Amino acid sequence: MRQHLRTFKALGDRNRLRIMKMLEVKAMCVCEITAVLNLAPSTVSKHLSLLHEADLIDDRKEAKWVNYSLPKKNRIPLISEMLKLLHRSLGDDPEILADREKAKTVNRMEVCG
Amino acid sequence: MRQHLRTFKALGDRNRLRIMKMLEVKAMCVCEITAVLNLAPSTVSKHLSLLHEADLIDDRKEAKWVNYSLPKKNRIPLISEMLKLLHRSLGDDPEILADREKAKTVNRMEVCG
DNA sequence: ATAATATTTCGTTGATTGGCGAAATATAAT
DNA sequence: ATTATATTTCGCCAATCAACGAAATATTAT
Repeated sequence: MRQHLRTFKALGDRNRLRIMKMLEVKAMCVCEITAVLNLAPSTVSKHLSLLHEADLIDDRKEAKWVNYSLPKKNRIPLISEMLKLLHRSLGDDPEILADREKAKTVNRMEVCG
Repeated sequence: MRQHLRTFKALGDRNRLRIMKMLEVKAMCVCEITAVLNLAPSTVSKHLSLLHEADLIDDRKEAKWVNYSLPKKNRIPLISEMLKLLHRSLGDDPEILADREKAKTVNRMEVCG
């Protein structure tokens, strides 16, 4: 029950859904995601931590940055099913499409600092 | 996006998940569900209306009662997938098991009024 | 060592949400 | 018609949550 609630709550927020869908394009650091969403870094960090706690994304510290990405393979059935479902979803949503275009071109060297 | 948010928000609440899982046992009216959850009728009614707005349950007025049930077949892919996923989920959760036992024996003639 | 950059944590604020009881609505029974 | 029953709507309160900026932490570059 705990797991299900965490998962559905995590996905029940517009900006967190946007994050999940833009991570399908590529792994991204906090400041890149921040640039796409146009939110405060602290806000984005909080969203990422909620998604991470729900096992919906991986984080990996690399040098100065923390790279967030979709998990390759997930042993938790609920999570892997939700990831598959998300992968099939929202591909034609205008906001998601715009986010993804932005995500493709955003570069941490330019956008951070 | 709207649809996805409605759905995940609707399922991101403990008592609404309990309702979804007890409706797998049988269709139930508001006062029966109220008896199982031990909440105020107005609270349960609100939960049911949120689930209904998300297309996760059907309602059918019958005499004095409104029967709520899981939809037989749902044309919306997201919803039918989530219903399938839920069907496979939480079958061993103690709270859900207890709810279902209670749901089996609860009777609107005894419990209402 | 010091300064700059990336991220997280903390405290605050406004908005949303879950809960309740009272009142309104609708239907059934007397 | 009146009363009783089932449900919904409304207004309220407490709790949760998303957003922000400021401060703390960690790492890189000078």
